[in-house]
Amino acid sequence: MATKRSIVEGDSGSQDLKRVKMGKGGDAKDDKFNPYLAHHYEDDNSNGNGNGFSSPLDKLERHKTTAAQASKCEDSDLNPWTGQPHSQRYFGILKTRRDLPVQKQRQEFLDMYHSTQILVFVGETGSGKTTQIPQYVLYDELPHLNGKLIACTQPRRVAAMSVAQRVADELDVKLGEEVGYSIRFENKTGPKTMLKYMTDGQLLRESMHDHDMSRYGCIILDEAHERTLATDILMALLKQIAARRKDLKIIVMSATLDAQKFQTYFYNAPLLAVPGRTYPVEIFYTPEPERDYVEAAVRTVLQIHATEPEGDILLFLTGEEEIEDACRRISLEVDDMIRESDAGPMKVYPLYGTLPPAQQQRIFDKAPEALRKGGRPGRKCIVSTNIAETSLTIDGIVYVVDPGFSKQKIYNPRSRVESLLVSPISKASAQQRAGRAGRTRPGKCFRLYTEKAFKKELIEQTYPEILRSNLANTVLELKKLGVEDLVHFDLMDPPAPETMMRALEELNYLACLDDDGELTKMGSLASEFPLDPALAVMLISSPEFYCSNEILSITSLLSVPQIWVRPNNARKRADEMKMQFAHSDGDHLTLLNAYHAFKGAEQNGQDVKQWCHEHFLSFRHLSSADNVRAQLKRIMETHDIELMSTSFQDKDYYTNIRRALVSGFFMQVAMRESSNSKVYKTVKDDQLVMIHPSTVVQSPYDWVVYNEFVLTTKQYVRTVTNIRPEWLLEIAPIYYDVDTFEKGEIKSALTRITEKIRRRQAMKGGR
DNA sequence: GAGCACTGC
Repeated sequence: MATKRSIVEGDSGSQDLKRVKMGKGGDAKDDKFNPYLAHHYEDDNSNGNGNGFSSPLDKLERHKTTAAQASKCEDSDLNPWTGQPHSQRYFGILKTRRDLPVQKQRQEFLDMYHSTQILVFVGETGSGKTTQIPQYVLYDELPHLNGKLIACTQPRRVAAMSVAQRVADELDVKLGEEVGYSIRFENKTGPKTMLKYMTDGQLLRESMHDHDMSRYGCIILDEAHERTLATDILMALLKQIAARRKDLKIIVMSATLDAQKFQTYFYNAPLLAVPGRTYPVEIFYTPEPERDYVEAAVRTVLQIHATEPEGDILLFLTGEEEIEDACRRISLEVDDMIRESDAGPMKVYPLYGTLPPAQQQRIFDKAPEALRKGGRPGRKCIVSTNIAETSLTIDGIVYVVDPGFSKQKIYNPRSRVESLLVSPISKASAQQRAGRAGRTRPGKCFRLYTEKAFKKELIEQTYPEILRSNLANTVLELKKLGVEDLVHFDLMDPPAPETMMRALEELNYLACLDDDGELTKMGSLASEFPLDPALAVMLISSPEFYCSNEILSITSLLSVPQIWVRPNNARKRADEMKMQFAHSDGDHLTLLNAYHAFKGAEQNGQDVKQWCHEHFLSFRHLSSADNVRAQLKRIMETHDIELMSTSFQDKDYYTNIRRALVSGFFMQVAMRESSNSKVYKTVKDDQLVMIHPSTVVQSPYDWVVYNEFVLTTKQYVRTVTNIRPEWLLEIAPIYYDVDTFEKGEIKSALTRITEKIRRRQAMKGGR
């Protein structure tokens, strides 16, 4: 009986059929073989297992499988999912899979999975959880029976892509068929896909149009301990959805540390822990606090090189400049050591996010050989930002040097400023860093702070992103996701009420939320764009200013890292090149000029890479702006937002663009304190700022709109464009209601302009 | 006259 039922159901997959089978509410438990529909089943071959072959899967019953049954399926000559013979390679991989720590607990996992809707799974690095758990689920969910996918989310794109490839290999299927991935700009899934790796942000986007996540039978949130904004929102959403959809299973996977917190949050969900596979790491602390951590770090690296046995070194610092400086100092000192005391050679590599990929790749080069036969062995030393803490794994690291700092995003809701600040890391980070020394053999970690500081001063966990961000975007997303009551939305760490209020206020000014906090048409449209609300509103409003094509380009350019390249040894030439694109009224217009030149070079059939190099522009970032532009353009077309330009000959070509900038960024405006002063004051927030020296604006007006606020040695506004204050009153009259301003220069200036406009209108009327 | 932690849609 079981066999017969499964074979036929295995042929399911057509939309028609699904509708009939699901019945009311789409509950999979209603799924029964219906003999009257048998003719449907036979014809349909679109689903993965619809090949009509006899598969060992046919003996399995959903949510009642055992580890032994699954193993038997995996051991069979034919691939149970495709009916094709297993490759030789498959059996090789299978053997290594069976050695993973998680394999021993497969039955325990299944027992727990069967007993609960939500499960917390704790697996340390090297446990195999990311690749194996989704496959265990696959053999129990049997997605070919109900047509529902298994999703596994990752915080990063590369992880989603590479793990999907690995699992496709493990299952002996082609990537994009039974196993696929979905990330921004790339959806590698197909009609046969049963297991889908994706970024957490991608699942969140999808759920905006499918509030019940009805395509999925099981959702696995991996790396939940990283607490990305998207993961935090997904967790809260899934808690709600779980109550509505009893057929949906949820697995939250995390590294050890915060497991209990997850368990409590999910109504004391059962917890399964699997040990990892790492080597012990010996921890050393400094006896006294270090005054200059860069200096101490360089010294420690050199000491390791002089006294410790073979093995590579990983040093954590906070940013590009610090890293490049440390690399230089270490290299110089090592040269001395080689000359003076016959030390081994050492290659020093910097590593940070904005480094071009080719240079990032160099960290995987082999350590240098000894200088002569029998000489002291060589090693490599990688000086990295936090990127090596989570995103990149380098094998062969035996020594970690951890000064205990990283740059972290901080948000101050009062001044509405997001900034980067060098701050002490958390205990969890320190542990993660130390762990990097024990991936291939026992290692050592040198912490450049005292043991007392570690125990008493470091916080347990880095604050989750949701507590460190401007939430305007998040609040808009939540509204779109159908979350009515934000105050009672059950987030694991609710943000400060003030941050929420600020976000609501900002969205209200942008006309995305009405005065009752309800999503407006503008808000609904804005949430369709993967952009910050101000950018989305600017883009949506741009047809009113007859320049949506140009604003689309500017928006894309503002959504990627800086396109200007400025190498240390060619700053002057780079600046001169930039001036070729300069538009005296603003950096936004300069960006546009550079982009147009880039597209022009492309159209002329020039070698664009070379062209970018000659013009000190980043080919990588311009290309990615192009990608973003294509995506945004598609969304605009879907929603009938007209694409148009003012004629370039028209004297208003640039004025229209500048006015359109105001439609989104009227809250990011600064007024010059007094004529000829270099100091500006931001509107309503009253922050004193200077225009960032990278600007091309030569004769700044009294009023500028700015793209970002940067806090370094001074407070700067970066990427600025000259505007006329009359535009503010005209385009954003509610925000620029003079009565709402505190007494001061800005209020007086706005009052004068209001009166001027009134007089002018009166004269017109009087004529 | 300065700098860019890292992700993600």
